[in-house]
Amino acid sequence: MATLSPEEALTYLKRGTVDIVEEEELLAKLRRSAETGRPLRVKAGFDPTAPDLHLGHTVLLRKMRHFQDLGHEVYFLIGDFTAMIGDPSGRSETRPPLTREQVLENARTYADQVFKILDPEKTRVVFNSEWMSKMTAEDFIRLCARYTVARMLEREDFKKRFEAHRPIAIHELIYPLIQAYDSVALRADVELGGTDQLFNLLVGREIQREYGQEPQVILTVPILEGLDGVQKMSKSLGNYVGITEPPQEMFGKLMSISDELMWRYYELLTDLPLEEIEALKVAVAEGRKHPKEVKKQLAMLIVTQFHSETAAREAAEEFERVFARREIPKDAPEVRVSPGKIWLPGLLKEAGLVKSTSEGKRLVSQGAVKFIDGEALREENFEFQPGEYHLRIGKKRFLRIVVKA
RNA sequence: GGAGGGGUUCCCGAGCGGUCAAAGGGGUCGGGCUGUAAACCCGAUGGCUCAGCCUUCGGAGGUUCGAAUCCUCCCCCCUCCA
Repeated sequence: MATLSPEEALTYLKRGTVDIVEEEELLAKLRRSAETGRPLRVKAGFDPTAPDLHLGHTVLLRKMRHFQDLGHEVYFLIGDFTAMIGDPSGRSETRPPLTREQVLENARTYADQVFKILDPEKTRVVFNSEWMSKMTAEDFIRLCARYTVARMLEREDFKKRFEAHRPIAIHELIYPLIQAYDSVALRADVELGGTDQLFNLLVGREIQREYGQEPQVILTVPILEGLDGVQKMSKSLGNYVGITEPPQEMFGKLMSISDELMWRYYELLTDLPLEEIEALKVAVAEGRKHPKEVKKQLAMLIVTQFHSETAAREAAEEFERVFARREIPKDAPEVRVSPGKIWLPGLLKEAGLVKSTSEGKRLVSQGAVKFIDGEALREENFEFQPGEYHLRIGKKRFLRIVVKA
């Protein structure tokens, strides 16, 4: 990336962020870095338990990448020590403690995925147990002495729980302090996080000050909505696109989002300049561009990031072939049968297209099982002549039936 | 330590001893409309060659012709008081 002036860099980094505390401080840090040639130390923390990343995580990762593109250094912090506590902001559920091996295993899985976005050259993976487990009880009490209960109770969820007389365990209360201390240990210039992290990140600033360091600048990024456009993207809700998914899957899922949501994805998941996104928006509003085409472009941009341009193009072509021209997908499952009368529910189950023959029966009766040209098979039994048949169930399930004489 | 409330199908949640494979909602799937959009409308949603049969209501027993519903013991969650 061509070298930007500190002002330009600031604009570049601001895209897609929600809070910046404080913007002037960030500008000052950028200026100083430009003058001294010393990269900024950018920190972001990750939980060691959930190494299955999806596009929601990439909003933050992409922001980290932006810093790297500007020549700065990213500290990818794995909170193996804090995992003992479990971040209380995510509804305090006691977690089973992870073994050393599990943590390392998860870290490896992270690395496999994370470097699809981050530049490995400019990324340092660190574990906070490195310094936390070396801390003495005395050090720890000194740390605790720097903050007050009242300040801690300002955090929204603590406050609510306290007022509702619901329990807050002491160790939960301490969580933000440890996260804050991580910033001290790393001498972080910048810390990134989701908007739900704002409080914890702010504590970092104060604790750094207490330890005689210049406070870190905070950037928060939004929590990405899932494919449904309403709830946050998460694996458990099933409204996600995993970053290791095959191109075809990614493409299909992205094409199913609403037009509304597409703009948000454009902004947060691609590097297409904001002016160009705006231009697209206008073009769609004026009817000069079809929203489907614009969405296709979005899907391709995203698939390219995780696979390749070629893979993206192929995914788009296959999508067009299967859904617009109604042809059978190249990788459709295939079964071979002998000619004669065949009971469809059984066949569908054997082919793995339905979970049970009951489901198969249901689908047949609902007219969901049809030939690729659209003609429905409403009878459970069908007389197959030698040849090849292409079946479709609903929109996404396909079957190639080869009848040999 | 004391008092009380609850565990039901993917999720939430209703459920008089029979008419309960179990209301309703959500989700999901299918059909319609489309751009495989979204929204909306309609339908389906335990399994089994299926007008029938089999397995489900925290677990194990029991009462009964018959239990998700009643009894006993056990396991797990939650609330209040101390």
